[in-house]
Amino acid sequence: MAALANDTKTQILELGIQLIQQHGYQAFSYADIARALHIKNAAVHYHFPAKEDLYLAIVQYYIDVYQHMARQMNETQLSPKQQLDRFIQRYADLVDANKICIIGAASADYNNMPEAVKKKVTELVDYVLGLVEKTLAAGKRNGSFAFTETAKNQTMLLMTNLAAGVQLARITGKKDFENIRKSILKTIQA
Amino acid sequence: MAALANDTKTQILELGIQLIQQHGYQAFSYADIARALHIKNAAVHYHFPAKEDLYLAIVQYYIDVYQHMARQMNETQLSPKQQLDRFIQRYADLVDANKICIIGAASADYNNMPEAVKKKVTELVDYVLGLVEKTLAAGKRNGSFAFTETAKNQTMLLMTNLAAGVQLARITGKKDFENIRKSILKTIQA
DNA sequence: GTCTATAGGGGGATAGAC
DNA sequence: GTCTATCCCCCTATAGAC
Repeated sequence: MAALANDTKTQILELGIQLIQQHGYQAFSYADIARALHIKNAAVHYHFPAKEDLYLAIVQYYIDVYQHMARQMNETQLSPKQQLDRFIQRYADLVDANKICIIGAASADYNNMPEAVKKKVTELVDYVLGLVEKTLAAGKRNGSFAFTETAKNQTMLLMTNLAAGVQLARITGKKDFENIRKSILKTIQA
Repeated sequence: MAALANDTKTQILELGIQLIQQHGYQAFSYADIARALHIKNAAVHYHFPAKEDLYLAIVQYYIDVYQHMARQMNETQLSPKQQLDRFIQRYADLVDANKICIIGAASADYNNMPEAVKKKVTELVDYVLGLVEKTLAAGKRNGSFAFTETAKNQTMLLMTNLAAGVQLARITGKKDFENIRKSILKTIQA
């Protein structure tokens, strides 16, 4: 799980995530990873024999991250509003790091993926959408959110605002993401 | 402009667009284009010496397309509602063709672009956002649209719904885009 | 688990004939 | 404007020593 171990395998994984979100899967090579970690090409292949193995591990890593987040949110008894704020903050952080979200990056590359990775990506997307949907539904029940769409549709509206908002901000500037962020909150404000 | 000439250069351009939207800029090669058009690698380089020249031409092509569309909409006196419907239909067509929009594709690859292409992409985005903003503002004035955000913010909400909606649909299926489409229309319905 | 070394392929790009 | 031929580089991936 997220940044617990400091072994080479984990470092490769986390660097791979970063490179995918900043440059895309096709645009980075094992040599880039080797250089950054001061190891050799062959060492990277030892941990992830093929690049697809790395991609698969990255998507799985994200599923783990979100499962961990879901557990943590339950344990700490965050309100739906707090949960959503925390979720949205993750996207603001992407903008600051000049990254796009993993789902957007995966979508751009989706047609080049082997079936196993496609399947794992779908698993990730379903999981994340499910999480947000539950949060929105809970917020509507307790009166902190208001919307007329189904929770599922409202989730897709919100998620697409966030995902493409991050992409837009990369081109037109951070300010646009902040405006989108504020507008999103208004669309579900009770 | 769009699909008027049938010369090789135009064919390369249009095939390049298709490949970028389906597979991404990094994932296709001049060999792919040469094979499809039954010409040789070198002939592609004759028309577009470097791959960046092709990318630049593709983004310019899209600017031309939207300028042409804007002119046509003015001449044919389409209502704001009709203009928006036509615009949204373009995104539905992308989903059917298993493509993502050029802006989303460009964003994913943005950090790998030379400055000249980045600048041209920004030009495209500004132009398209401006177009939609005018349409939304006109629709609000004539009472066919209703929204409380500024026209610019509402434009960003709508555009991000469309752009990431297309990306999401690639992963989770066409039905999700159709649901997003319906929900979008409700958000601006007068 | 990491190294050196290298195989094998594909990519972008150019020279020069036609 | 298209061709053949080719260069050079970088990529993914593997074999085998340490």
